[in-house]
Amino acid sequence: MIQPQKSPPDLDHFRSLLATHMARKGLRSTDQRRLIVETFFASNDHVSIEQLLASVRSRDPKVGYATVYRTLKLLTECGVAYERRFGDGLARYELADDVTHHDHLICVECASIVEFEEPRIEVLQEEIAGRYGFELRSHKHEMYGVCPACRARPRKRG
Amino acid sequence: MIQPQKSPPDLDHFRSLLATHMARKGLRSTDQRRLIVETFFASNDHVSIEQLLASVRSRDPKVGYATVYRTLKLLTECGVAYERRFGDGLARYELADDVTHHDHLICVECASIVEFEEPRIEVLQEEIAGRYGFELRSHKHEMYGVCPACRARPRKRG
DNA sequence: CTCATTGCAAATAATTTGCATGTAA
DNA sequence: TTACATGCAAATTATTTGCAATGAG
Repeated sequence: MIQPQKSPPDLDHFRSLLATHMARKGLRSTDQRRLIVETFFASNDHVSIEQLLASVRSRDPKVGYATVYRTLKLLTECGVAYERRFGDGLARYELADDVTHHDHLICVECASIVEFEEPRIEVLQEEIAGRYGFELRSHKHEMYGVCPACRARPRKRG
Repeated sequence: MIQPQKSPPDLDHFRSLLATHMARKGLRSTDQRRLIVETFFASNDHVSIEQLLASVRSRDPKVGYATVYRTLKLLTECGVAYERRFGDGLARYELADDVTHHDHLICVECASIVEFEEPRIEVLQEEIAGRYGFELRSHKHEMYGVCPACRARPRKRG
């Protein structure tokens, strides 16, 4: 399956967003924060706290859950990360990469996730927001269905 | 503000969906279930378990939390209700009214919710699903922004 | 009668918070 | 030095589950 070609995200842009936010709020740059942030940048989309903590601990085993939660909340507040919730009860995070914004197609059978981009939908979104007088900030667009692999498979054996 | 005119949902359709599902699974019709289901039908969109339980208890104070959870799960399984999660950490439910399907525009300042319908987006969704070989089942499309009222208001006093 | 359902309370699971200690600035 | 940050454990919140009692079919 062909994925839309994705240009690498401008991480320095996000680093500076974060730095500005931290400066404004008088927050400090610590080893743990830097490690968590860079690990997040190096992760694939849709990382959960648990996955991120595992990666982080492979470099520094002493980092605690709470610090990861607190750091991801920080990233979310300053617009570097988006928090997403698919059906499975836990938060997942991704880079708030508005430029190459994508949405998700999720298989209801095997939970696999495909990303897609559709500029024509983005245009309609702006139109709708305008219709209701909203100034659009972000969106989540998730489509649920059965992926090709699961459709090919005969049926859940029961 | 003008809302799109909405035709009343075909509740009997949903009642029969539920009845069929229950018959197939050998489930039983109890006072509590009937009360919860009808209360759900009479609720506005985006009811939380807590709101629903409050309404239910105004008619039968003995109904427990767990029963409402279990009944809403039942409604979700048989396609009568959709579970939705906005940013506030708790599940909300709405009628799975595919016919007049709508999506949501949510104010990031005051959390007010506007519903919208956009057939052109529905069409694009099918096109995208087809592109990736998915058989579409449902979708969630949420747009976040600042509503007219909050835009008009000068700014958060701080 | 039989087995699903209920209400309660206890169990989970994800996330948040209090606090003593550590540490950027 | 002075707060902010950390790690731990305890607290919170939403939801689920075990179980004895109840009730539908």
